[in-house]
Amino acid sequence: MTDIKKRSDCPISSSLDIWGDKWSLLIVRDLIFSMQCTYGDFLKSEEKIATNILATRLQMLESNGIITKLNHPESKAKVLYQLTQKGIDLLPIMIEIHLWADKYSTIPPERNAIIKELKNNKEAFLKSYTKLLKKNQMKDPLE
Amino acid sequence: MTDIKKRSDCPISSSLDIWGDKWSLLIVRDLIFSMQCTYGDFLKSEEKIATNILATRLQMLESNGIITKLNHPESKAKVLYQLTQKGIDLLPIMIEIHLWADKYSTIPPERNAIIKELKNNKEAFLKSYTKLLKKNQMKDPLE
DNA sequence: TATATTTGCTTGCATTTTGCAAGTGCAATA
DNA sequence: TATTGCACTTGCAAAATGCAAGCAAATATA
Repeated sequence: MTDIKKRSDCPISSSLDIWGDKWSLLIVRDLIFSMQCTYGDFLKSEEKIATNILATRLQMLESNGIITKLNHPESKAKVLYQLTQKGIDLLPIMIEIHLWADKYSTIPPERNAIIKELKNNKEAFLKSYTKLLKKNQMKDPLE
Repeated sequence: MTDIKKRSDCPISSSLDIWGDKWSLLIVRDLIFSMQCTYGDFLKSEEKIATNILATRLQMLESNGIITKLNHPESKAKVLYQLTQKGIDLLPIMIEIHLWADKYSTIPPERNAIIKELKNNKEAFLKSYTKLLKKNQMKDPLE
């Protein structure tokens, strides 16, 4: 269903085949910032992803082991999405994109704090934030 | 012509609006590996980009200051493409993608050397390779 | 208990992007 | 002068994206 057609064995190419579309990394971004998101949370993001695209991207990311679904602790009607280890490991890429964007475009002021921290000690930030993400992973996967 | 519609002010989103399509980073990859490429060189890459897509992507990357065109020293019929500083600064992102891919998929053996070097001392590699890329930049931009 | 609302999707269709094949014009070579 | 090489462009089919509406299960409300 959500199978990938690999264009080549190049690691860059293979990676892009999984998450190199217009939307996947924005979903990952939301999960990195919020740790856990419901379907509705993703729809609320300012880029306004279409609901059908969101559904297919979530499937793709799940079938490629980047995110998992969890039962929402408060309601059976809700679903929680969160990053797997494989998804958490996209953080270094996200950080570098952030730094590149900081160098070449204007960053919204609410990101200044994180950018400053990143520039000061990237490795420390990476380590502590990775730890935080792992800590927030729940054990309760939806079967 | 090749203008970008920004989906939001988020730095991740803005960056993806420029090079977050299926092909742009593969063009950048070719330039990082080969320093300089002709139009035909890009077409020869194993992923087999369509010629019209290549043309529009090259325009997009050029109008966003990531690549420049140069006169080919040997022939007026040929055009050389190379990375600008802004393009060279995508190297850290490329490196992280490489490392992610190494962790989660099988890498072709001809990339083993570079991966090993990367894992040993990422910062050193980044520094020396950036230097190499800058050294290879030619001064002769096509007007 | 009946009804309305929320939530996570799916479906249908228009628009945009991508993919493929062929063609064009200038430069270099024979 | 004719032929080939190179950097594209053009036309059309296929796929991905975008938009609006719909739908079933779960929850909240009357």
